[in-house]
Amino acid sequence: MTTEFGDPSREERTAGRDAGSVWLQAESGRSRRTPPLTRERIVAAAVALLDEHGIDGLTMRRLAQLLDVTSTALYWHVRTKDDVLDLTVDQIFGDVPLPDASGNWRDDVRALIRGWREAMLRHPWAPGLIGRPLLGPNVLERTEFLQAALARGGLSGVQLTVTTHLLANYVIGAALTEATWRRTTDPQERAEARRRITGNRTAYPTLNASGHLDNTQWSDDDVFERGLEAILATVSR
Amino acid sequence: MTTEFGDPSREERTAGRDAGSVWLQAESGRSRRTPPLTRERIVAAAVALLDEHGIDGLTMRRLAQLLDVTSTALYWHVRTKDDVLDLTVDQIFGDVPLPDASGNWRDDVRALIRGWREAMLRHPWAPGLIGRPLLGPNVLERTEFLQAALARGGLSGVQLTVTTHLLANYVIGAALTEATWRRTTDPQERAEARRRITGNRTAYPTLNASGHLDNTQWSDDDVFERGLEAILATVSR
DNA sequence: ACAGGTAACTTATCATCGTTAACTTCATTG
DNA sequence: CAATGAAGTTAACGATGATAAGTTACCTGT
Repeated sequence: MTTEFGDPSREERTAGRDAGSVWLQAESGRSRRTPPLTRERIVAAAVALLDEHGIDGLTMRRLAQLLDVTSTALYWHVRTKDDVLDLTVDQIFGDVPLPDASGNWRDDVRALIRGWREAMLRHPWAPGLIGRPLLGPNVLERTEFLQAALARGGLSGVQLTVTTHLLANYVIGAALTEATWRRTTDPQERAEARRRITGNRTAYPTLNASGHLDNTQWSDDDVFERGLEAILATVSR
Repeated sequence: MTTEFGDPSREERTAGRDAGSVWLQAESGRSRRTPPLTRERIVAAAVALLDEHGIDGLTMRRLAQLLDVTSTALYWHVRTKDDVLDLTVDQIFGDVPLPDASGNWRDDVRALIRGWREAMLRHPWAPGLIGRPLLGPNVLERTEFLQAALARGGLSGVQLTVTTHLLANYVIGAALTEATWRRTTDPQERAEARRRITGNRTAYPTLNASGHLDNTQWSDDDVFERGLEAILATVSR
């Protein structure tokens, strides 16, 4: 029986003798023969695994197997499994197209936020991983773009900060909620979920009247879009 | 070596022969002697464990140990570890005070949303668990309250749905973001995180100018509050 | 009062997981 | 052509979630 709770062996690891998050580890300068294994290939394979089998489907052994390699070989390119997860999240956000920032700033914001949401919904495991620091280059680049667009719209000071957070947190929350629901594929479970509300009309009168969890009335896309417009409408009125 | 990916033994389990989520399992009518173990006690202990050691600190064995019981005994009261997690999340939301719905509807919304956020920040592991269906009675009760307050404010139809989602997703996103940052206690790691932005002033000019990740300018509370007001301002203008 | 049933726990045990340590291989460089 | 070190492998550890089978002790019906 372990006498202590704390994990005492959490200090330094291989592959990047620097402490901290993944992002500052230099990609150990391999250049000799054709290298079958790369950090990029690992991340790509991880995304594929996550897409197909969800968050529980990603294990280091399966990842290695997919890459025709031993699981321990991965640890040469990556410090830990959490690092792999961090990398996959940033990878996903790399797919979010950056508008060219030439036209209407509102259109740019709209496009970015939409792309942001769509990227997460294309990979429904991604929103669940946001409970870890978002500091990858792709994420930062898009956050910069968002705030720059808002600044072009005339925002500054607190207003700029507030609106940035408002928009970012809204997408995150929306994607998280929708992805959760989308991952519930079992029809019996979905039906039961709805019944938790509809079976209790006296306790949840408003939810029943408004058709909560019932997306036959308005699509998720539509609801999200209107929320986005509502936020944009608060700017420089 | 396992020939297949899929986990074939995922069907039915003990403690509630009904499939689906935790919420419909009847709490097996124990009533004999003084029962040391209850679903409530398990959940309470789980919350304590999570509060003290974070998400990784909760294992079935530690939970059992804290309750002076074998880990397998827990499975009599609970189908799976995921069920424990679902229960803890709903437990947390039980702490969110429900206003008495007598006064100004805006004040009610404000109070609820604030309480919602504060509950999550009191238990920073909670936002990370929202990637699972939120259908516990406490959550539903509060969602009903929120939407009812908005309905009192004159909203109906799409607008009602949109605003409900807007508010809910905003709190969730905000709490998730803040909790993530709050859980990063290591000062070196925090400094490094900021340096990822400040060390690249040419790539992130706007983020640097606005002081992103720099909460010395305006408190998180302040920023959140202003965002909330912005949303409320969109209602019935 | 006592026999049996069954709710509530324990003991034993699995397969799997993330991760470390020590070894091997082999292309490149001096 | 020897040596260096990057890139991978084999072996193994401890911890984890979970199942199956055994045990205990209260309650009920007679």
